Amino acid sequence: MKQKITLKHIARELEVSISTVSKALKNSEEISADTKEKVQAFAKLYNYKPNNIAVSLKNKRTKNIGVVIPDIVHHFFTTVFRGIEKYANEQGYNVIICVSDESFDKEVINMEMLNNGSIDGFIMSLSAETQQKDDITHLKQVVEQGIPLVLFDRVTDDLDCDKVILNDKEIAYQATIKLLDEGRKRIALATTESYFNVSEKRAEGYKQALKEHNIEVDDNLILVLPYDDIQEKMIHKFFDEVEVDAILSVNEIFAIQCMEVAKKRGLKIPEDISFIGFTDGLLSRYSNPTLTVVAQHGVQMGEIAAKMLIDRVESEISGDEDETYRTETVQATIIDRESTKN
Amino acid sequence: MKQKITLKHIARELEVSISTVSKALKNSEEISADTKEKVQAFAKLYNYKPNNIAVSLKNKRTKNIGVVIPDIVHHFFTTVFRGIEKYANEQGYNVIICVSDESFDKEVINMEMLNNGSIDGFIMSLSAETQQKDDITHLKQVVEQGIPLVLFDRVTDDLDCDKVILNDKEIAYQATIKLLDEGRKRIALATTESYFNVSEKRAEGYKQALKEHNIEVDDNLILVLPYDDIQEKMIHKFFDEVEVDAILSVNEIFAIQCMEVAKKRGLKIPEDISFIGFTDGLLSRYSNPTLTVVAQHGVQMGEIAAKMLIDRVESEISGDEDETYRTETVQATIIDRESTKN
DNA sequence: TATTAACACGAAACCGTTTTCGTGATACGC
DNA sequence: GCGTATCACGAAAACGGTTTCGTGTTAATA
Repeated sequence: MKQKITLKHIARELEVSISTVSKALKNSEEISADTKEKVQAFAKLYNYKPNNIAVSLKNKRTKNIGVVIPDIVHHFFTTVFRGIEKYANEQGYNVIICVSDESFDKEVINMEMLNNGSIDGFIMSLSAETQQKDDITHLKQVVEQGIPLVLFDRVTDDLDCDKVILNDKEIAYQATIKLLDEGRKRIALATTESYFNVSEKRAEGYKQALKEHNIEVDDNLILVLPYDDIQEKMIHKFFDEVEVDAILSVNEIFAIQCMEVAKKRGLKIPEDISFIGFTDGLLSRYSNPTLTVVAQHGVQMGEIAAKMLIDRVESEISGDEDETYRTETVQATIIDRESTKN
Repeated sequence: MKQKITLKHIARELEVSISTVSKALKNSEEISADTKEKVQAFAKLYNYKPNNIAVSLKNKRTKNIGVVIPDIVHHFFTTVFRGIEKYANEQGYNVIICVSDESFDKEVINMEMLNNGSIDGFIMSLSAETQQKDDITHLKQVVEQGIPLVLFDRVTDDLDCDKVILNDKEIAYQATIKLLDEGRKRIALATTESYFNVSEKRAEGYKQALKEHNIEVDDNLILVLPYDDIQEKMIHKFFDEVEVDAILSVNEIFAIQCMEVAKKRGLKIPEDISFIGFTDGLLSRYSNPTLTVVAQHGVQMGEIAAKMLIDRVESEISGDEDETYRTETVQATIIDRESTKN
């Protein structure tokens, strides 16, 4: 078992001081070419790598960023994470990840766990429970301590910090317009139970589009579904009760479920009824018919979030801090597939 | 901006030494009840939390575990990761994750990045390229340094370390038997291009089942698909060339794709043809018909891997090291859905 | 030849903990 | 009243680096 080699070892072996070794490895001007060469050769030979922990302690920065997300087995978060990880790694940062599981308590615990020197900053998306309780003291605390924080997707207006969001309202508006342009008159909205701010914004866009086309918003056309297995029954009931010729869904699963029920009821897609869902995941690509979706560009979102965070971290170090927080908006796009006309 | 408080601050404020504060907070017997109370009260008031980095440096353990996986936007890895994260967090460990993107170089770089004191051990699944090149010097190096390492799913026989695998061969055998029991005679295998060891084992189980039923293995019935978009054409060609009444697929996507092509060709599922896929992801649950699958129990796999690793890490500390490495096998199960009879 | 600047390096402080060991004060036994 | 055990605490080293500042040696300058 080969032990990791330290500066001290090199110093002893080469009969110089630790400082000399340190400087030599950094190619400092202070050290003569001779010794530099000797030290560097020796270091390479024994594969010396500085101990990250020691460097972190000294420099007061870890080159780790903490990511706290509600769920990892979810396509959207997964892609965002991918973007974060990609950019962070390029910049020499590691990503420590914690999953809040949509729970407020876990979110708090995870943040405390990370916020004891382990990380230089946070990227997070609020858990469902946090949004419901509307309690963000743990976030405020972090910001107050001067720890950079970037919120994405599930953000809150009550906190001043950097944010990355999707143009939810506009893209929902556009999606609805697209359905209207197809000639649809009875457009339903399939959405989630507890109103997330994103769902709400999507609903706003949907309603605005209808209003601009002088169509009254019919609450009976808004289908609120739980995350259970009773969805199919509820959807059947929905189809029983109202007449529908298009459905805009705030996620992929609801759209797929609705399509299946529609097919079972003998409706032709997209002749009789059109579907658009949010999230460009596997389901929409492999469903039959394939589903037209709003692509949220998670990777891009993650990259932007990571860039914002790292910029903030590094500017704190260099001292040229910019006190104004920014909110960047990722432009979603609609991917046309078989579940809509044209 | 409130700065984080340290032992030194408390010591100065209370006019005692740093050692006293440290001991008092640890409820040491050495310290009088009086001072302990004072120190603890002060610490609580100012919300003192020890600096993880300093503790790590001193204790030579970080309570971080490094996870290197080929892909995060993949259901199976995602669930395994979930299991790792769950168990690790329960034990007070953080998870640092790096994605190798199926690339050998990235795998090596990521491991080097983490292996400079940042973590107490590794959990990983080999990248495709690493398996092809069959170069595992970076792993050997880690093991040699005494860093605990647990491999899962995509493992190698060339390395002595803890491992968690699936009973790939047996479950593929059972799945094939299941198809045979349905009366299927021409069972195809849909598999990946570059032979992973898992794909290979699944193929073995498939072949063994056929042989035991005195059915000759027909190489024309083995459909090797790329990860591109030309799959559909290839599958059509496959159906053109050979007669098939069942398909066992090493993943979910291939199975779904084959089902779609079969449907387009007017085949009834499961009357005319049956399907079984590996991976119990979203696709199989929401496809039409729903897909019978081999559930790999990723979460369980992750939990086991995390437990093995943490046990190893902690035993290294306590000194009662167990030099024999173990390989644990997770028992996959078949989930019956609509794509098979009965 | 004396002064000084440049050079090459080392000593030591520091980051925030943990932990060993030493020590002054008190209390106890004889 | 003296020796000793106990108590309660502090000094200091250690973890593995970075960085400031000081210093001895040599070479250049007047």
